[in-house]
Amino acid sequence: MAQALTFTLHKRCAQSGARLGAVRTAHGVIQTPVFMPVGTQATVKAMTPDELEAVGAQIILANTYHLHLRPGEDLVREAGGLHRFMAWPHPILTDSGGFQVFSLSAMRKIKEDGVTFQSHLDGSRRFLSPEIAVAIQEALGADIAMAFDVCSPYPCDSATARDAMQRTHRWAARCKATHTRADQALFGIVQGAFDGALRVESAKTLADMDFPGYGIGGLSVGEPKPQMYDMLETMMPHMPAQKPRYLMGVGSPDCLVEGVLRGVDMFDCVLPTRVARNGTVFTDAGRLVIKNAQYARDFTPIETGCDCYACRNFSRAYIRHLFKAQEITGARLATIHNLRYLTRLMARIRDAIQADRFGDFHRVFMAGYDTSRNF
RNA sequence: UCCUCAGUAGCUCAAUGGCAGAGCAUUCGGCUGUUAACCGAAGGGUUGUAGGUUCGAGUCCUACCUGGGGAG
Repeated sequence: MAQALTFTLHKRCAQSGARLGAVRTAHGVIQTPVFMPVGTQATVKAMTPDELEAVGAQIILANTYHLHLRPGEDLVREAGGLHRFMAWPHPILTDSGGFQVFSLSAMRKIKEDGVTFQSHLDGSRRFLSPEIAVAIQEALGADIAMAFDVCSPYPCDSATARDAMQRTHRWAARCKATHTRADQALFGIVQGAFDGALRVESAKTLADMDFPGYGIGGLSVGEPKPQMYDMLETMMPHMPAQKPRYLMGVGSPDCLVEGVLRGVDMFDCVLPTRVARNGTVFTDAGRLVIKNAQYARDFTPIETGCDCYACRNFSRAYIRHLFKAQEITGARLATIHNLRYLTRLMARIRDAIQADRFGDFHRVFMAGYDTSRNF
């Protein structure tokens, strides 16, 4: 049988060095750079699979920790696996639960063997280890599984950062040793907090372990953006060129453009769907808080020229009305727009790389995108 | 016409005679491997009107105004 995952690096942009490639998985090919919408609980909130296809999503995420607690991986396996259970026949990536160790830190205890959690649902004690996280992900059956890592906080002292990184490396080896599913790829995750030397060490260590792809973890955890970009620049030369690089948890338009410039191939983030449900939408000019009063009588679409279902049919005034009236369709239309905006942004990025003009694209986009405020 | 109950923020309502508040609504901000259709902040008052008692009145007294209910 062929490898679970192969990455083809089509080319690097002559102007910027940005990468254009393709990831082949058991459920289809993903054109990179790519943005992956997040569907933590086996659903991208407010979206049906046909709507995800319509916005151009190529691959979506689900979460090991959340699906383990509810409904449980045995049920998902009994349903025929995650793809069939959620009726998404395209590629899926499962996050390992490593980030939940970090984000649910108030109710966990980390030891070398694994992590004891208190379930956020019912308070019951749960244990996750590299072996268990891999077993759950094999039961779920996503195309790409992630190693169970230790995400360090920001800010973070050097001893804590080093401990988290080294434990992540040991756990990566355990994940790899226990992973058996032939139609599923297992990615390692680079850590090292905001210490360049640790980042380089982590990239090299994991490269030697020969994973089919690599997550870049521990970034976008509250640090200033320039610090994240600096870390990416520091570690990228030490990441294997022929493997996909996945910057975990990053999804604002400006960060995607900056990430691609620094050699990232894959991104995921809850941001577009979360802010959409809370009344904010993306445009090339920056973020727009659609629920604000200034759009009450604005009968133009969210973004003129956008081909999404929301922009083709509805006005800012109407969508604002839906938010004010707490109608669920408002959240749905905003989500459709934000996901379409990002998939289209990535398609524009791929076109620019193909044409060796991504440097120009980056410069023009960043000049037009207001990162300082909503408007 | 009489009896009775009630008038406090845009709305629904709190507040022993002692700093006039809450929820909702409004406005704004935040959200980055989802504990999130969430969280936070701000603006908003001649307490129906006019008098009186009191050191002090949303609160007690009098009259009037408005509304609900009842009697005739």
